[in-house]
Amino acid sequence: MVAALAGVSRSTVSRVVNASPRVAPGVVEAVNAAIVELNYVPNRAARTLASKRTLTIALVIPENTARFFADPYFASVIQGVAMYLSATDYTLTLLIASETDPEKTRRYLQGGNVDGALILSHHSDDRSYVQLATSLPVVFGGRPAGHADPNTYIVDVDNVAAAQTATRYLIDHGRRALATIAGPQNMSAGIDRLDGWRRAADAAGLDVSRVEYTDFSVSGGADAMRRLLASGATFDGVFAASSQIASGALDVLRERGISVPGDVAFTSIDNDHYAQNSIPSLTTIEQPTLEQGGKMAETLVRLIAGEEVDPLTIMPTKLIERSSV
Amino acid sequence: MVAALAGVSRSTVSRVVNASPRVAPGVVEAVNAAIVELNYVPNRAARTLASKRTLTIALVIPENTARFFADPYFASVIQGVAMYLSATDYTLTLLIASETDPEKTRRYLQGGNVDGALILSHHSDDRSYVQLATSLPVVFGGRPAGHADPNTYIVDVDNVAAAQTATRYLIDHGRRALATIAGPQNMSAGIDRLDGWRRAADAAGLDVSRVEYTDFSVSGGADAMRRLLASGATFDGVFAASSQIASGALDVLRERGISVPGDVAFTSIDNDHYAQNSIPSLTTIEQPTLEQGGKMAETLVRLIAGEEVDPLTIMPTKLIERSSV
DNA sequence: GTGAAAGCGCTAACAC
DNA sequence: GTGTTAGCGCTTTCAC
Repeated sequence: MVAALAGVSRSTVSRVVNASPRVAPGVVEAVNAAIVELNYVPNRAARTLASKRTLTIALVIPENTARFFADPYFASVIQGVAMYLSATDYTLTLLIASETDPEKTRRYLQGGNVDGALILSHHSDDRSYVQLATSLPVVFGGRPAGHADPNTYIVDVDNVAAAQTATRYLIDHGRRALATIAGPQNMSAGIDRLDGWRRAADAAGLDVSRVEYTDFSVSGGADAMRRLLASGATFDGVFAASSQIASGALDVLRERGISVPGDVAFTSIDNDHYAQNSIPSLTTIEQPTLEQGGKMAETLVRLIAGEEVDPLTIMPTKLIERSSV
Repeated sequence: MVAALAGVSRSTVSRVVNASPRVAPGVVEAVNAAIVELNYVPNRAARTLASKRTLTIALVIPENTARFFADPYFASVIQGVAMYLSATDYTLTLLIASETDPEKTRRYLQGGNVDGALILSHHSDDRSYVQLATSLPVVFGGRPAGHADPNTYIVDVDNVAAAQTATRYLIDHGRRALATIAGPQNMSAGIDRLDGWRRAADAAGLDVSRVEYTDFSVSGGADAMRRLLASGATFDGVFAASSQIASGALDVLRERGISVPGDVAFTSIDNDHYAQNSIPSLTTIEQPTLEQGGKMAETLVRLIAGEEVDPLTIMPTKLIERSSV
């Protein structure tokens, strides 16, 4: 094998492969040359068996698979994860929680099959995964609702601030009768964005009573807008908790002949294709989704490596101005 | 360990775990009892090392990750795959081709890290993966464009027939001036659906010149419809190669005040949320996406097991009648 | 800094 | 049918 060609022992080859610091530079070179020459690829299973490291990271996908995949946010985050990991030895394993009974997922995760897990669900009832963090390195994308346990690592954006910015933008452009279509109140993103809207409106001395709730979907946004109109409320500015919601709401407004931004201005969160392609295109808050995924992966890898890592990483957001205000 | 508790040798335990047929029934029971009692979970890496089976299946995701995830079709197929595999010992590994250079993906697949691969890309230029099939069990979701090599296993629907059915539905409902918005002509789904439209129209003695091409996306469908209208063509029935395309096209028609199905009737393929939520809702062809995923996984697993498998599995489709005709 | 030797936990001939 | 005996290909003390 490689050892013979490089004229060293198997141990030394192993050390080189694992980037051990105490190998003579010349030897490192010789071994690497031999590796290239022989097109040597270390056997994963053998490494895992001997070292107890699986070099595998699980990506846990929540129960509602359909909606999960429908949301461009997740797609992008996953892509970011995959991009980061592709530069490492780690492999991504998909764990679809819904399909395999919860117990099986849990046992798989605890059974030494993975070195760590990435959790992309946001539901407050997912306390189970928070608990998982005590026995396995875990990083959450988005703060699990409830509150942050000490042991919990999170990569998120400041949803309160993002919502405030988006709302203030409406106010700064002369809108005074504000409404919001809020997301689910069992996810931190839903809660925080509503909170941000309230704070911004409150700070400007505006009425904060026009609130409709829905899930993060286009059809949900449409339904919520119908309810809002049916309620008899009048408003000239709407902050939607996501661009999917806004997109559905805009459809309804167009149907009713209400002009945007003429009669009603809109801002939202998420700079996805809904924001870009809705009519009119949306002024919105961009989250660095790819980078969030990358950061999640990086955090987990460093956690696994035993490094000290910040329990909370807040990614920056950015206002994107388009035609809806 | 388990062997001791059950009063047998490690080999016998192994045989039971691997469901060997020649173990005495009583012994099987005793061993299983011990397994439950001890909460024993076999070590994956050790099994892999000793048996050369990785118990891992790769899901290869094509270059265009963003669009891939945006398409509910894929999401559903993946879910089907995951559901089937959850009942087996196999694990799903996500391989995002775009992020890791192609060579790396290929080497990973050939490097003995997986027992087989599922390929969900449809591009004709993906011949690379067709070649992969010579060295690894591979199952394609959707026929790779070009033609079927002998060595190639495919799970697909009959896109030609589906398009014919959808087109005939328009004809049967009195539409005579037919147009189509076709998908990319470098994917079999795009090619076959256009072909089906042509055949159905031809068979009815209708004009087949009104064709616009686009990708399988909402915005693409909108653009194509704009071009179709700009071309001055008049038509009273449109077959769209996907519901996403139809959805975009409908947006444009609504904008222009053209009524559906009054002025123009629509049919499409894919019974996803676009078909359900577009205005009006779409008469469309349903593909059994979950089942396709399951069938792909099943085919691959049986292939790996060395069983004889049909190289081509055609899944049934179903017409769903809604309000667009 | 490097080599020798001892497993990691399982499967797979091979005997019995 | 079941136990015995070797490894699978690496990592990792432990000496040197």
